[in-house]
Order: sequence, then structure tokens, then C-alpha cells
Amino acid sequence: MPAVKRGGKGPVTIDDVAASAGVSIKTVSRVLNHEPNVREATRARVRQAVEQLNYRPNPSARSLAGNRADIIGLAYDNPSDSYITNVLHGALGACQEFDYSLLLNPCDYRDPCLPQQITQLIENRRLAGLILTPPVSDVAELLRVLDQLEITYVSIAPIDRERPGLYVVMNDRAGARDMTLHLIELGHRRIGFVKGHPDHGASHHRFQGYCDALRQSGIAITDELVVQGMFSFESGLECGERLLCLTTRPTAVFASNDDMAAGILHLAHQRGIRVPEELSIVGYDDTPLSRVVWPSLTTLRQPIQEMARAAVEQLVAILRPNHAGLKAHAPHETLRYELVVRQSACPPPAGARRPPRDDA
Amino acid sequence: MPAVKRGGKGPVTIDDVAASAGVSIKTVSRVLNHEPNVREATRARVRQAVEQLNYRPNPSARSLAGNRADIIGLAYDNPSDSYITNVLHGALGACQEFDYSLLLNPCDYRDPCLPQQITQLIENRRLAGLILTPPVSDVAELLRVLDQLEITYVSIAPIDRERPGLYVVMNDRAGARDMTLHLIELGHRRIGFVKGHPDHGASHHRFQGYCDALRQSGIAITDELVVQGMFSFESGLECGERLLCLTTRPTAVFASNDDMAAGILHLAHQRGIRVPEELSIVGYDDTPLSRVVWPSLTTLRQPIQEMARAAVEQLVAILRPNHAGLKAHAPHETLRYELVVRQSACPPPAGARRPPRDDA
DNA sequence: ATGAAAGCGCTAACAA
DNA sequence: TTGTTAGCGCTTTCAT
Repeated sequence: MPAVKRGGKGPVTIDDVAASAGVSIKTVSRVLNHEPNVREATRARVRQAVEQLNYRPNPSARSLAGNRADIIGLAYDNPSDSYITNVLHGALGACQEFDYSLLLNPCDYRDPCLPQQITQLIENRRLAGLILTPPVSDVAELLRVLDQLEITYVSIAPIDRERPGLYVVMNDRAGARDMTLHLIELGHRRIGFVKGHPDHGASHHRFQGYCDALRQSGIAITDELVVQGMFSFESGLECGERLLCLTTRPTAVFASNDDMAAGILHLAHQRGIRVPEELSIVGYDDTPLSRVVWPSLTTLRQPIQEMARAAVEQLVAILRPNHAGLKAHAPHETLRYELVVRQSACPPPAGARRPPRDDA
Repeated sequence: MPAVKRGGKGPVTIDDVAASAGVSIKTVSRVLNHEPNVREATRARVRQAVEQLNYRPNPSARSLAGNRADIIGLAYDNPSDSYITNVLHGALGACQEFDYSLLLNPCDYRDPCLPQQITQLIENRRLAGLILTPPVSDVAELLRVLDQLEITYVSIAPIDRERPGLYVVMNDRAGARDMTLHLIELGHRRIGFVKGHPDHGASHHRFQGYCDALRQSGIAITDELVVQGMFSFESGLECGERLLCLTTRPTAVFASNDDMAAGILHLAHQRGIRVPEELSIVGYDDTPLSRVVWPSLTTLRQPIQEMARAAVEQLVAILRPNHAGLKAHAPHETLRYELVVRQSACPPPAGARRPPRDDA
């Protein structure tokens, strides 16, 4: 039932509503924009007319006349599909709630032209704000340009948290520490670590967490047990190669993300090393893949959707300072990670390998 | 270098360009819209002014004055992350090329309100066109409503290919047939099949392809070897359960997608059934997961990005009939699937199980 | 081949 | 509390 239609000419406009409600278009406009100074009775009449005519304000006319922008950009450089999808859905949900459109902008964070490209984007599409996901959130030159452009932007999980500006972070360091402690509690003392891509902030923080845990447990940090990965499955394979060929193999490996953990696991299978009996493997991120491999990976879930939503909320808090419905929750207060224990980690083989003394 | 700026007031408008080029705004408009009837010299002058002032037409003003829509909607109901991401990037690329915006609309295909929701979306956002991915592309009531709304839309991989209207399809049936033949050529005769979610068109076509292959190879279709899955990893586990407990187990299982194949593989590992030595498993879709599991899955790649791009092109061909740059390629001509042979399938165990006679 | 004028549907100042 | 009048920046007639 497409409601009442007036003489066949095109979509319903604000004038139709005004006529139908017996008020001026300005009053209709007031009601539409939740402005004060409208008698409740009038407000109701207008709303009813809107309803009855199935009126929808024309977004183009609105942003033209109001000189306002209602598009939020999302710049990302292909982390995993699941990461993108989560960020996307978190941001999308929040945008819908606050009446913004979300404009996706896949990009290459290594492209020297990135700052110009983003600038173009902002100017061409008249963006109201911008969300940056890692590693785009760490491109110094881009941040510099954005600052001087005076656009409102929010970084998700940036390396540098001292920088002024908006951002949403997770405590990667504490998460990685907890994961490492989990392994230590299981009895592991010789724990390999696969670092993530050096351009991603999370890589550094996660490595710190690993070190924290070892240190607080009185276990020495052994160079040969720490290898450099790139967050990809392939790099996991390579790192596994290095780690599993050591004369004294680690009893557990902590990979900075699930893709690399899957790589190590894959290699272990190839080599006939039984997981978790002979080798424990844990990952990070709780991607769908982590459940699917065999054995399922112990990993760490981050509330990515919620982080993306929080990013939008931060943006909106700046863009529309006196907006209603904006939860006044302390930022990050509700954002907690969660250790997901599955089958890929268990106590080390009994007596198989005596744990080397801390400072031997 | 933000190019030359005129007195501090706001963004560059068409008037600035007109003034700078010494022409009327109408001429500038003509150049911008690639309209005929402009002298080449004038055209050049205008272009130069545009360049110099770094002028960007205001999209809102454009669509308001021109009463034109430049947003294409994408309605999808969460298939896998990788599917979404591929569709998204394919569509996004094409949209950018043709100067459309892409508006994402995640939805629930079982929601009885879906038709109204989509109708709202189309009206609220003044969509120029709409892309439907499976299984949304098969919701009969939605299609009916869209038809009477007279909006241009294109379905990706719909079940019903006789229906008038735009669509992009892959030959799922032939793909599944080829995959099955691949197993048969390896020597398998007792091949399990895991059907996909019944609401997805692909499920039916893929099952048909399986049947085709068996039939043309003179192998009987055995009821107990065909089980109903739901395209999810969990359903793969369940189906594996049924298939692997048969008194005479299949020597190979063809799952209609990778997630389910991973489920079967996972279960086989749990049961200590060696893959592929004792059991071959193949999937469909070539999702990232298929490489990562061990052993990597033999699967079938579909050009999803290209299909999404083709969908946009079809839309644009209708929306802007006399658009340049639109490749006049026969639809689907270039869209080919590809069998990806990896390690999860090999010849059946020698003599372990005598292949039952076709019509025994 | 080019231009002048009249809106597109809405919001923003200002009146009343 | 409400209405009037200008525009926002562009495209569209219709002249020229």
C-alpha cells in the first residue's frame, strides 16, 4: 500500500506535506529536523501528513541547502576478509543509526599517493568524517595531511596512542600477555613467537605482551624462538619452517594472528608433528578459520564490530555535538577481548623435553 | 599543493570555473557532462580552468538539479565473508568507474518484511539500481515487488534463469559435473555428496551437476550417499557424521561448498581417517579457507568479483544506455570457472574397497 | 555553438 | 510559535 498519492507528478515534496498539514514548509522542516519551537499539536499534524503521504525528504536537496555532509568514509587496506566484514558491519550499523552513509575506500597503504587520493576523496565526496583501519591508521604522512585538512577522522588501533585525535584501541599487549600466560600455565616454557607485519601497530604491541608474560614468569626471551612473519598464511608456513627445524623445538608456538597460526599448523601436519600432543599452537583474532582448521585454534577474540561502531560514535560525537541518542559511555569501557580456548593447545609432552632453566 | 584558491569562501563552484574560462556556466556544464555542441577550443579552456581551480562538481547539486540518481544498492544476506568481500570489491570497482556510489544493505532474506524494507531503501535513498546476491536474488515476493516498482535491478546467480530481467550467472551445474568427473577419473565410484542450503539456487544446480556426472559415467546415484547440508561448517560436521558412519563408507566426498568440506575434513581428522589416502574430500568456491586447512582442498574457483562487476555493467547499460566506456562484450562470455586441484583428493585406496558395480 | 533564466527540494536567516 | 524569502550548485528549458 504505497499510501495516498497526489496527482501523478513525481515524488512527494515538502510542499505537499506542508499543504496537507496546513502549515508552512518551514514548520515541516522543523519537525523533520527535530528543532524546538513547534507546538506539540502542530508537530503531530505534520508527522501524520508525512506518514500519510509517505514522504521522504530528498537527501540531495538536504545536503545542498544545509551545506552539510552526511557521508563517512572508511579507508582500509585489505586485512583479512573477516576483519573487513566485521569493521564494515559495525560501522554500517552505527551509520544507519545516526543517518550517515558509509563510503568504502579500499586503498594501498604503501602507495605514496595515498594522502592525495584520500584528500581527493574527501573533497570530491564532501566527506563529513573518515575512519582509518590499520595499517592505514599508521601512515604518518596521511595523518599529517588529514590534520591540516581539518577533517574529523578516527583511527582504529593506531600504533601511537599519544597522538592527539580520535581513536579506538584494544589492549593488544595485555591480550598477548594473557595468551602467553595461558601457555605458561599449561606448562610450556619454550614458547615460539611469530611476529606480525611490521607495519601493523598490533604487531609491536602483541610482541610486547609476549615479552611481558615471559618476563613476569621468569622465562628468558630467546632470540631463536622469535621469528618475523607478515600476518599471512604463507609467512606462517615459512616461520613454521624455521621454528620447527630448531634443534630444540619449542613445545608451543604463539602466532600473532590466526592466518599465521594456520600456516604453522599446516606445516606441522605436513611434517607429521602431532598438534597439540607434540606441539601447541595458538593464534590471535578468532577469525572463522580458527575454528575450521583441525585441531581448532585457541585464539583471542576482539570485539571488532564494536570497535568500528565506537569509531563511528566518536565521529558523530564531534560532528553533531548535541545529538541525542549518543550513548555517553566512557570510551572503550565496554570493549573487552576474550581468550577463546580450543583444542590446539595442551600441556607439553610429559618429560619429553626438560624445560631449560630461565637463565641457563 | 591545493592549486589556486580564490578568496577564502568555501569550495570552488561552477561559477568560478565559468568566470575563469570566460564562458557561461552552461558551457561548463556541457563540458562536464560530455555533451556535444561545444567547440573543441572552448572545451579545452574549460578543462584547463577546472584543472587549475581543482574544481569538483557538487554531487548533491547535481542529482538535485538533474533529478538523477547515482547510487546503486547492494542487498545481500551474509554468505561467507569472502563471498561478500569479493562481491563488494567487484561491484565497488565498477561503480567507481561509472561514477556511481555503492550502498550496502545487509538483510535477512527470510524476513517477511524484506520487500518493504527494500522498497523503503529504494525510495529513501533514491536508488538508481539494485544488485541482489543469492539467496536474496531468489525471494519471489521481493522480485515481484521490485518488478512493479519498476526499478532496474540485477540478480546474481538466481535459481530461475527463465525469468525476464537482468542477471549474471555461473554454470554451477557444469562446474559440479566437472568436479565429480575429476573424482571419477581419479578412480572413485562411491562418491558422497553434501547438498547446500535448499534456499540457495546454487545448491540445486550443483546437485544436478553431480548427478549428471554419475549418470554419464554409468554410476548409480545412491540415496545414502547424498546428504542435506546448510552451507555451514557445522552442517559439514553433521553430514560428515552421517557419511562416515555408513557401513560402506564413500571413498570420496564432494561438498557443495568449502565450509562444509572443511567440516567433513575436520571430522575425518577427529576420527583418525586419513585424508586423502583413505578419503578424498573436495569443496566448491575456492574460499581462502580451502588453502589453509590441511590438506588443502581441491575446489572450484568462481570469478565472483568479475560477476559482480558484470552485474554493475548490466545495470549501467540500462541506466545510461548511451554511456561510452561500456564494454560491449557478450554477457558472461568471459566468466569461466576453474578447477583448483590441491591435495585433498587422490585415487581411492588400492583394492581396499572394490567399487560396487554400477547396477549391482 | 553559446547563454539567460528558471527551477530541483530543501534549509537558513530573518520577519511577524 | 510560525511564515517569508533567499539561496545552496547545478541542470534544464528555451533563446540567441
